[in-house]
Amino acid sequence: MPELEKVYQPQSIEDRWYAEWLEKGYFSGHPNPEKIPYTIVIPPPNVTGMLTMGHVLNNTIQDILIRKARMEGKEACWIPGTDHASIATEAKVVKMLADRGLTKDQLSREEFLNHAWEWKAKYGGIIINQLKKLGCSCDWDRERFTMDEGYSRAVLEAFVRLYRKGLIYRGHRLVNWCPVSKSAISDEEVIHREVVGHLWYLRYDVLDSEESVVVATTRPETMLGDTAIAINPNDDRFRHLIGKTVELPLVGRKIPIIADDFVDPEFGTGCVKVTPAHDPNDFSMGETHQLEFVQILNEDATLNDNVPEPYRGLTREAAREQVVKDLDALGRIVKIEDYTHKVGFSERGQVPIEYYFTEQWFMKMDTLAAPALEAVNSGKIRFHPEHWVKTFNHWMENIRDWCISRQLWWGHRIPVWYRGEEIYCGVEPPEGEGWVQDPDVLDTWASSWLWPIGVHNWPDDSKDLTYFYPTDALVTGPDIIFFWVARMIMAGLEFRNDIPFKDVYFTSILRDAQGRKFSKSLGNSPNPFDLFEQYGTDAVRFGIMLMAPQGLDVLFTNSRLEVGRNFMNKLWNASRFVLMNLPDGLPTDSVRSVDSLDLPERWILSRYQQAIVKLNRQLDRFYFNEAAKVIYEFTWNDFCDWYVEIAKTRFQSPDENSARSARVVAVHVLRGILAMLHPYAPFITEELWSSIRPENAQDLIVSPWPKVNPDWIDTSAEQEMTLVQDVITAVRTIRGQMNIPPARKADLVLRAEKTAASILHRQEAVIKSLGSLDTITIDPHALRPPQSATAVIQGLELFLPLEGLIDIDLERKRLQKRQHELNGHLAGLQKKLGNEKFLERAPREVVIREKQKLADMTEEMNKLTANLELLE
RNA sequence: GGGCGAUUAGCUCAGUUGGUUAGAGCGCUUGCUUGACAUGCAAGAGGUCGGCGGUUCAACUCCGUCAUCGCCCA
Repeated sequence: MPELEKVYQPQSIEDRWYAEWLEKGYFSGHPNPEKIPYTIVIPPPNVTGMLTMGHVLNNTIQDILIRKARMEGKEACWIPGTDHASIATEAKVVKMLADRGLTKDQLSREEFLNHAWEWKAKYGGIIINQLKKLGCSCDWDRERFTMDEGYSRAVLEAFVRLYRKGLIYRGHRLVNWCPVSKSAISDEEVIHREVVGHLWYLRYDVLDSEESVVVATTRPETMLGDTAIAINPNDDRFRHLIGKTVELPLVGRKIPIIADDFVDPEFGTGCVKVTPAHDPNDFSMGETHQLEFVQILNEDATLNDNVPEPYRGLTREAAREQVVKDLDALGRIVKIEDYTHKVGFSERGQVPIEYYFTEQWFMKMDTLAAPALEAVNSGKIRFHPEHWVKTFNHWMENIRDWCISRQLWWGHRIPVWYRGEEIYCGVEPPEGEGWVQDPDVLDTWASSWLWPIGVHNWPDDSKDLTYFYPTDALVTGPDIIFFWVARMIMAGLEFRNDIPFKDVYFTSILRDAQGRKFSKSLGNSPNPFDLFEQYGTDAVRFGIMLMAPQGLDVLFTNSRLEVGRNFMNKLWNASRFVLMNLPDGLPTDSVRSVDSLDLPERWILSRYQQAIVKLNRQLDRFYFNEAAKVIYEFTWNDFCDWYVEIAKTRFQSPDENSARSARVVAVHVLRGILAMLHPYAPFITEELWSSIRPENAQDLIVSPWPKVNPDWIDTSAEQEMTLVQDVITAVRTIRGQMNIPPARKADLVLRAEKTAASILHRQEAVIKSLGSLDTITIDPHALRPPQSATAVIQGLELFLPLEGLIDIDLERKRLQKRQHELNGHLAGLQKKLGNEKFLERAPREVVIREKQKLADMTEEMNKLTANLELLE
C-alpha cells in the first residue's frame, strides 16, 4: 500500500479532485424518469459579490444536501447562478466611470449599459469561481444570470401577465426615496435605525393675534416646505387657534392652523408642522385637509427652486444648518433638546431616505399573498426552524403594495410603451411609430422572485421545468424572508400553480466574537480564502457546520476552525494507520455475518449502525451541527480511541483469524466514515477513498450512502463493551492519580461474578493492552491484595496492588469523594422510593429502575466503605 | 408599542414526546517522545440548568410571571 503523508496536506488535493469530478460530469442533472429528482436552486449571489463567510455557510449546507441526495441515488441537480443586483451593480459601474472621469449624465442609456456589461464580463465570474473553490457540486452547465435572455423573457412575461390581470398598476404615491441611487425603493429596503439628534422648537407668529405657536421638529429644514400647522382637535390649549393663519418665517408663506386627530398632544408642544410632500403622515393630512404640496427637494436631496433663493442647491444637511442659523437670528428658536429617534436609512445607499412624491409602478399584493400563506400554514412548505412561520405570517397578513419601479438603467426595463394617451404592455415592443418605452427598470427582487422557474426559461414548458420543479430545499438567510422567500412562494403559486420548494432552511447569522454582524464597513469579516489556505477547505466547511446551531446566531472566530482541521488530520492518520496494517493489501472479503466476530468487532459495527441512524435523523431534520457531531464523535471516540487501539493488539496478534477480521472490520467502518463525512468534507474523503475503496467501486461522490443494517445493532455487545471500557478506564484513572509511570506494568485483580468474569476473561488481551497491565486475575472470591488501590465498577471490585507506590491519603480522598457523591444520590433515591404516591402513580418500569439503582448504589457504597476501612 | 428568539460548566453549544448519577468541544489542571496522529494520548477538576410561582408522584424539559440580552415589525 502507498504510504500517506504524516500530516494531511489539503492544498495538494482539492483542485485535483474538483477538476476530476467536473470532468466526469458528476454534477450534471438530467431529467430521468427512473430516478427521483432532488433539486436545489442557489440563492443567486450578487454578480458584484465576493465570497463571504455567510456564503460559505449557506453553500456548504446546500452542498451537503445535494451530495447526500446524489449518494442516495437521486437525480441531484443544484442550479447555480448570479443576480444582476440592479442598485449595487449600477453603483459600482458609476464608480468605475467616475474613476475614468465620466458621469452617468454624460452617457446615453445604451452607452452606460455597454459599460455595465463590460464590467459584468470582467468581474461577474469571480464569485462563481469562488464557489468552485469551496467545492460546491453545482450543475455548472445550468448556470443562470438574471439578465440572461431566457430569464429576462420570463421576467417580462410575468410583468405582462400581472398587468393584464390588473395586479400591476401605475400611480402617484409618496415613496421611499434613496438620494444616493436617485431611485424609489421598497419598504423592505428601508432600515430603521436609532439616531441621536435634536428636537428643535420653532416659534411662529399667529396672524391677527398677539399669540404665537411653537412646533417641535427633528428636521427644521423641512419647514421650507410646510403648508400647515396641526393640533389635536381636543387639545384645549390650542383649540381657539383652529382656522387662524401663521406666517412661515424665512419663506413668508401664510399657512393655516388645522385640527387633526392624528396629532399627539403629548409630543413636543402639541403643535406640529405639516410638510405634506415629504412625510407620510403629513401626506395623508395634506390629502384630508386639501393642503398645498410643496416639493422642496431634488432627486439627490438637495434643495430645489421651490425654496427661497439662499437655500437653493444646498444639501439637506447644509440647509438644516443654514435654516437653524437664520431662524435663530430672527429669534425663532425657543430651545434645542437632545433627541433620540428612529430614522429610515436606505439599505444600499446607507443614507437617510426621503419621502418623495413621484409616479411609480406597484404590485398589488393581497391576492398573491393569500395562497402563499395557505401553503406555509398548511405545512406544504415547511420552515426550519419552524418559528419563522410567525414572522412570515405577520408580514404576509399586513402586506402592502410593492413599489417595483426603479429609476435606474441596469436591470429589466419595464415592458410598457407610451404614445400620447396610449399605453401598451407586452414582452415585445409594439408595432408602429412614436412609441416610447418607460425608462424605469424593475426592482431586482421582481426578477429573482421567479428564480426557481426562471432558471428553466419559463414560460416555455420544458422537460426540465416539469422534472425539476418544485425544488426540494431552499437554504437562505432569514434576512431575506420577505424580500425573496415570501415572494418566490407567491410567484411559484401564481405562475406555476405549485409551491417552489418543500423545505426552507434559514441559516444562522454570522457574527464576530463581540457579537457584531459581519459587515464590510466594520471590516470584521474574515476572507474565506485565507481560511481555506490556513485550515483546508474541508476543515472550514466542517468547522463552520459544527459551530452553526439551528436557529441561533454564530459567534465566529478563526480559532474555532481548529476543531475542523484537527478532525481532518485525525481522520487522515486513522486511515494512514489502517492502510499501514494491511500487509496483503485491501481485504478481499467483506463483513458478512457478525455472529462469528469477537466483542470489539460486533461492538464497533453496532456503534457504526447507530451512527448512521443518528446521522440520517439529524440531517432529515436539518440539524447540520448535530449531524456533524454524530460523525465527529463516532469517528474520534468510538473508532479511533477504542476500536483502532484494540485493533492494534489484533494486528500484532499471532492469531491470523483475529488479525484478518480486525482488518476487514476496520476497513469496512472506515469506508463508512468516509461516506458519511463526504457531504461535509468532500475533498479529503474522496482522496482517502481512492486508497481504500473496494475494487471496482466508483468515486465516493457517486458511491452509495451507507445503509443501516438492523441485524448489526447489538445492544448486548454494547453493554458488554461498556463493562470492558469501564474497567480499563478505572485502571487508567488509578494509574493517573497514583502517578504510575506508563512504562511500569501493573497487575489487576478483579472480584467478579460469573457473567462479568467470563466477558472480561475473553477480553483479557484488550484490557491488558489498553490498561498497561502485566497480569489479570479474575475470581469471584479474589482477596484484596495488601496495599491496593480499589474501584467498584458495575458491581465488581477492582484491585490494583501498588506496593510502594500507593499514596494512602490520596487513595482515601479519592474513595471519599465517590462516597460523598453516592450519598447525595442515595438520599434522593430513598426519598423518592419512600414516597407512597411515587410508588402508586409512577409507571412500574420507572419504579423498578429506581429500586435497582438504589440496590446498585447501596452495594457500591458497602464495597467502598469496606475498602476504605481496609486502607491502612 | 406588538411579535420572535435566547438564558444549562470559564467560553461555544447538545439535552427529541417530563423519569439520565445533567453531556460534548474548546479552555484549565496533572501525567505522557505507548511503533496513525503533540493538529496527538490518558486522566482530572468544573454546573443548586436566569429569578420567582404553578401543574405533576416526578420539571433542565410543561404553564404563568419577572429580569437580562438579541432580532424583526410599527
